[in-house]
Amino acid sequence: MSQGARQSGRTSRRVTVADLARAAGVSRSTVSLVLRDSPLVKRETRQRVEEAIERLGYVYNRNAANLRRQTSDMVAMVIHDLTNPFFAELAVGLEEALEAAGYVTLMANTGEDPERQRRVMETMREHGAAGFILCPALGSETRQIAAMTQWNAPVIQVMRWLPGAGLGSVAPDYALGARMAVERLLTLGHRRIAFLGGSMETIVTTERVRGYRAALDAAGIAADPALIVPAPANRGGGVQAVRHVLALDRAPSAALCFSDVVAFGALDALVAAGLRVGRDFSIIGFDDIAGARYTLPPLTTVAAYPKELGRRVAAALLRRIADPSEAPENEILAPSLVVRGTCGPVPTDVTEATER
Amino acid sequence: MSQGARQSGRTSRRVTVADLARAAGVSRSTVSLVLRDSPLVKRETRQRVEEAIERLGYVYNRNAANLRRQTSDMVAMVIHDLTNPFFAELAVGLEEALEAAGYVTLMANTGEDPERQRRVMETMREHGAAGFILCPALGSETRQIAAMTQWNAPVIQVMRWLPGAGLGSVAPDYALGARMAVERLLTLGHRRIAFLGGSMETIVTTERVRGYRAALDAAGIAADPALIVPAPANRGGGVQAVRHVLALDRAPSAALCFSDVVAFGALDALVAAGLRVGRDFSIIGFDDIAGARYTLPPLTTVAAYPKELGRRVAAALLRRIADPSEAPENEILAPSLVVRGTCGPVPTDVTEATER
DNA sequence: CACTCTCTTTAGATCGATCCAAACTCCAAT
DNA sequence: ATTGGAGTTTGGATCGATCTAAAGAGAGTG
Repeated sequence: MSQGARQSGRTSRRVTVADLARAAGVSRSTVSLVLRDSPLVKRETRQRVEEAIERLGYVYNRNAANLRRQTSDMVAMVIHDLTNPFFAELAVGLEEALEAAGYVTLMANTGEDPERQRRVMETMREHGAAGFILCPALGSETRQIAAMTQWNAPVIQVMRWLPGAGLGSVAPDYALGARMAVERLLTLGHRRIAFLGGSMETIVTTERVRGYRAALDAAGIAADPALIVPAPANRGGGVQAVRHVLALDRAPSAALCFSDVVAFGALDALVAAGLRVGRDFSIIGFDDIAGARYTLPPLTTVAAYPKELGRRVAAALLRRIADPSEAPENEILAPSLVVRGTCGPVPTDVTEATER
Repeated sequence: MSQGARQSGRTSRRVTVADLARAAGVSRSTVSLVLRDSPLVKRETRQRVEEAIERLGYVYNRNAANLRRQTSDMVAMVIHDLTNPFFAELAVGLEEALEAAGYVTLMANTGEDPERQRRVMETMREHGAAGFILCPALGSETRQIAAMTQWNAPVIQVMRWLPGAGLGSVAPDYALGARMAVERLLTLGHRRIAFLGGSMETIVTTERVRGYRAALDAAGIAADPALIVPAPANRGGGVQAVRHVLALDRAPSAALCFSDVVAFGALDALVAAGLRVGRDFSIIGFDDIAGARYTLPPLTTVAAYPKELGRRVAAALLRRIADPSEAPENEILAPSLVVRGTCGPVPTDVTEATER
């Protein structure tokens, strides 16, 4: 019966609804109604409570509220590389939209490590995330990702997706973008067009190559496998890929690069080889990141609008959270070609014999 | 038509410790002990419980646990611009270190909006964040930020800080970095050296200018106010600032730029003006972001090691969380000068009359 | 046999909010 | 005086875990 050492008040115990109730001379229920802006409470009662909130320095406890209400206002965002400027912009658009909708974002960068990805997603699940946005790490196992359909929260993949995981996704139309780019080069008279960079292991690359092939097919040109040059998706990869194709017997006169960053490297290598970009050799990038307009000459590229993409994923996820019965969708965004200065007509002295 | 996300099982009520207890034939307390790996439980009891966890597909509820234990395993990270590659790397280092320590990261991008910053920090506080890492938006009010010392969670500022907020901070030694850069230029014989870009409203700029001045002072050179040229901290700002100084009566022969991004713009403008960077004009950047090694010529710059910085902030915050009585510290990291190709000796035809 | 001691398990209160059903206060209508 | 109803307020149970103090089970001891 005799209580032990009772914490004497100095230890700054948290102020709770009970304290507010006492201070305002009402019940805990009434305080709770005030906190949630219920129209039920009389104006003067509300004022008394609000005055108490102010005076005692009350801080609302969202976790306690979420526990009781069986809801959650947290969304998980798991991305494989935030230092990639494209994903950084995507993340910003995403977070902005989520914040506007009243959600707070749990963030993790996996650095392409599937094990770390598994671990952080599990943790976020234990935190009760209402939904997940995932840009899967390379090497993610479909089986393990597909298991997430059994989680009681929606998961949407962005940019990359695992075919057959049944999770839903939002991504730019990579194939269309690549096709538009190649068609542009064809219009300028190019016939030997390379595809530089990326890894055939990722869906992003295979889709872009698919569009590249489709454009050539439509023009009645047989794609030359020697002109499809996988390379790391970074600046060094671009350098490497350009050196490779310039050394070929029948070098191309133009190239679509896997990404803007690869294109940057490609420009470096072309300049180093003494070629004038846009005259001797044409280049198109992919993404339209912020730096693309500053190259010399400014980079022609396929814009994928990362920020808008982020907003779209957020919207799609919020829809699924609001109505869990809604089936997962694969949303595809139309890209557009941004023409700047890295493309020009085929140089006459390098013109290839065309097919007809 | 799609059969929709069929609720796995029936009304899929959450599986709780009570369910596990029932299934394993033990009490809730015992289950709880198992969940926390207590050495008190007998091996076979633990196995029965673990089997039940597996069988029922139990998911631990961290919020409920944190509520009862009066603890938190979430850390808030509030950054003004994640699309800045420097901050993206910082964020990645930060999140990595926090994850390794068992924390999950709440992330928000404020886009330099103090009101949004106030709002998200308040929300994260309501979520019970154990600590805050803040890179304050321009225009943050010192009074409002200083109020956070009263929050019961530590707040550490990173990169930028509000003097007098009493919160503690981690940042590179901007003044030292600037001083090292200017000393390098002095060694090469430059006497008229400009400082390009940045805003005098931010501590980051004023600190860098302070270092710039200190180096000139030490060399017995009076800083010429006309050579300190504030400009937006982006590529356009660099272009603008270079145009400005080239038009001066007595143009400088070298410049320290506020950041690498500003330096990129400066290079653009110098090339456009027909000057050979590293011969006719020397440039030093600040940050050493990934793109710095790829300019033509590669950019000499002051490295600030964002990822390491992120790890340091995380460590400092974790210390303060572990021991809240520890006083806020201002941690300063030594930068280093990365010499690449944008600096050379003063061109003889532009040499200024020196002071003695 | 009563006891102590270690090992293991447990009932019930608790964290901070919300939900529910019931109750209270006025005042107008019967 | 009674009833009805709108407008307000409230006590107690509840969300899912953990903590506390205490109890049960065995083994060993004098």
